[in-house]
Amino acid sequence: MNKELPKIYEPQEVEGRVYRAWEDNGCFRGVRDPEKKPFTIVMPPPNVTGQLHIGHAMDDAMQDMLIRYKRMQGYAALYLPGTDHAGIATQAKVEEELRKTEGLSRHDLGREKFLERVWDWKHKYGSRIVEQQKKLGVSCDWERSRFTMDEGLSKAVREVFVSLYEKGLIYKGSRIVNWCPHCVTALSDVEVEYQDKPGHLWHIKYPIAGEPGRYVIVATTRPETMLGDTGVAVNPADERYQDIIGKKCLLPLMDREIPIVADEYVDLEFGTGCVKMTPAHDPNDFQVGLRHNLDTIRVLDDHGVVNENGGRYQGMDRYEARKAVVADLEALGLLEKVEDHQHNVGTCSRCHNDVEPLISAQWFVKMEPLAREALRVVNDGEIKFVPDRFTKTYTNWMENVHDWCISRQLWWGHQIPVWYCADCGHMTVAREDPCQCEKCGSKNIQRDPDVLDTWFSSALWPFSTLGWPEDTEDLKFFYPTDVLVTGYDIIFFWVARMIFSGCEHTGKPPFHTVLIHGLVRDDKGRKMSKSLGNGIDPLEMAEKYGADALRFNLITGNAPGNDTRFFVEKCEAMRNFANKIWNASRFVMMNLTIDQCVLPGKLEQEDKWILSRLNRVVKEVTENMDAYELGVASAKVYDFIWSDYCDWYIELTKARLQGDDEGAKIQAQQVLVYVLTETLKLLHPFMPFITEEIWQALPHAPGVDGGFLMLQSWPEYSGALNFQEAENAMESVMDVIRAIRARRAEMNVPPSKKAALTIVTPKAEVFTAGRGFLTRLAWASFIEVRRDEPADLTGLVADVTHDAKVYMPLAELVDIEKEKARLTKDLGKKQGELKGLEGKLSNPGFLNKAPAEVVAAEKERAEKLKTLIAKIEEQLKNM
RNA sequence: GGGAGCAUAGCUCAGCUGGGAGAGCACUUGCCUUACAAGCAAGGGGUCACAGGUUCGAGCCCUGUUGUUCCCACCA
Repeated sequence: MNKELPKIYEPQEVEGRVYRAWEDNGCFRGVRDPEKKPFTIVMPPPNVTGQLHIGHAMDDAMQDMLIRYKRMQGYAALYLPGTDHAGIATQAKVEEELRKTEGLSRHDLGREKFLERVWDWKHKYGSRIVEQQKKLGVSCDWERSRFTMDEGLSKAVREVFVSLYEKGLIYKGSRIVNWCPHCVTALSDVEVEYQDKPGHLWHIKYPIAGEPGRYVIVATTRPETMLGDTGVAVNPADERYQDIIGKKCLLPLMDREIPIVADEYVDLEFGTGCVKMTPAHDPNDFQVGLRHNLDTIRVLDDHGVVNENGGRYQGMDRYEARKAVVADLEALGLLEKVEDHQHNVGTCSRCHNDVEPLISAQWFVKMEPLAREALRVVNDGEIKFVPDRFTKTYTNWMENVHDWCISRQLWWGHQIPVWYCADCGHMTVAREDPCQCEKCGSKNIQRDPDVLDTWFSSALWPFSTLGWPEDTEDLKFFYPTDVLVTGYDIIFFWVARMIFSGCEHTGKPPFHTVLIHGLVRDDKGRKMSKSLGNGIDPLEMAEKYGADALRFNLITGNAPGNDTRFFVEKCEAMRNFANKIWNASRFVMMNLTIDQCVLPGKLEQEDKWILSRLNRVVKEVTENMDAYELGVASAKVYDFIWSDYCDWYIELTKARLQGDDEGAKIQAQQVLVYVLTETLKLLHPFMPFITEEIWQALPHAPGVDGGFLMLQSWPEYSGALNFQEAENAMESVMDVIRAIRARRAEMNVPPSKKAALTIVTPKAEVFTAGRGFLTRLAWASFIEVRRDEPADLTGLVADVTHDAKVYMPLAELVDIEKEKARLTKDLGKKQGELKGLEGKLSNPGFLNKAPAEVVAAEKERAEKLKTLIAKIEEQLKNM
């Protein structure tokens, strides 16, 4: 063996090579193996033209950890990747480039030519993000990679649209929608972000018709919309306005008579109690308008500019018009007053311009029937959210969901499969492109120019990617999928819609668990954003510290669903951890003469100790993984490797490895390799590259030749490897070692100065067996183990542990006063502890009600403390 | 207006079903002890926001308070 490895781990040298080997050997392939249970994760598809950011990195890392864990557990694991066409985002990007490079708009090119450009863009950049994901080590089945606009998925989209239409769950209607004048398209409710902004409340006098000098005063935050007012409303119970209900008032600036109606909607307390009604530009006014038959007059066009209905304001944009309207009202003396007013303004989640509610003909999904089942599967526990608190987020939303506006006035996306007949006006909604009107046969038909909301196709992702609507083998085997991993910020956009879509179209919830994570923020807790320039490039981090370190950093030390801050220092710490494993492995390999990984028939105390600890870690890590506690699981592996294996076990084996007994040498090697191998398996989901690289260089178990660590079996807890007694014995020795080290450190004794030890203990055999460890780890020159106190204590300094009293001939170095102070302080602490314990143990309530094993453990602790205190007291007396 | 989260060491955070307060970083001291100075050993540092309650026992459960963050909601 004796494979010489570099002293410092170089991830750059290893990662690409290891990934290629996995890929070339088909390790990522999801195989339909009837002997195995399937485990499926579909990756949330990133924007096809996007770049991998740190949020993706965390999301992908978590999924990869789960899929690698399950794959090792023997599941037929499928991690299915893909990309999303991301309608608005991608179109905007291509439009921007077109404008920059050629000075053209999409309209200059025309729809067909423009779409060619977008496809070019997609082909050019679509693989970029995939290459970036590979750098993270994700074990996706790239051969199954899908795109939301590829043929199969387009077919699924078409099928869903038509079948929902046939069921009456998709309809077209003229309703108030959220409109972005900048993106020039309708938006769904979830694409609107509300922001508290300072604004004004303008109080405007509307003269009452036929009663000169009498006014109603209305208050508004958007005075320009008055151009489209078709009424004024008051509350029917409002005593102030009883006599004007049914009368008309004169709309200033437009010189139009509009009715005064009574409607419950109006709040008596707010403003003047009179509300102007603009049914074409306000959802509430629209509802009131329906009840009172008010006209709807749209005064803003699709770009937010006043249209032909706006009189002399035509051509002004909405903010210009606002100023002009206010100025004119003031000039006419109709502006009663202006107040500062904070209000919630809807903004476009993409471009952050103010959304303009306006009436428009759009397509909608009727949500109420779909929401019912989507709520049931969550309420019945068929789908669980982790952490559980997000269940409420989901159900609250689903219970109050409005119909989903799915049409977008864009070109990039799935075009709506509806054709309008120019002759009879009939809508043909079809799975295959029709060549004539299905009603009158006219060939004079025109396709709806709009496309579907991007999320309409994403909603089908868990089953469309597996071949639905065909009843494919993949679909039969891998669907429903298992875990969906995503951030809390897209529960409404995506998770909710996948759930009702899966239920409706496949009859099954699309997954059983939704694992929610938080946002990755910068080191000051701010959201990462382009404008702040505080984004962390995951690839830069992976390049510098290794993908393993990055992955470990992203999931360790934070709880599911919580936001986490990114510290480069932590990346460094995780890089150091990788290096630690590397060097531990280097040490093992340097000492290796065996060529198989088997446990020896005979085990020493320290072997049993490490095996027993490992066994426990296996159990705990498995439990944590099953509970999706990735951060806790990874921390336990970290602690085991660093503290137990490196700091103690490797040191404990050195006596044998560097001794003369060949049998003992081999025995130590066998346990070292075995524990390292098992540990690498535990670590593999978190740090796939370095673990694979090391495993490849280690001797394997009989029957395991070649192959890959990523395809090995996950370790299992074994009752046979539980050695409690050996653990206790080793802890006794380790306690003494720690005590000696501490005393020596306080006295600044360098390791080069060895000292003879006398250990007084009832557990003589334990310490006799542990002599070698004391020599090496506590710098002893000679060790005497005895059951009784030595006769002559001159020149000796003593310390006590639970199981032993240890003497060192270093008295001349001891600062007696300091030592006294230390012991006194320690004694006080221990006495306080004992006092608390004794109180507990004399409490009948505790003795009667606490579980027996807790009482027994506390009693034992008290006993131990008592003997320790006695020893310390004696110690102090002798000083 | 409704809902949720958070408050634990100087900093950033873990702490799973209530049973001896933890990690990383930072800090102090001493070590190049042939796996690792990206390291080793030792050490300092916490009324677990506050006030009540439940319990034999509370960082953890309940109630309230304060501070803070986020989500949802059509009050002009």
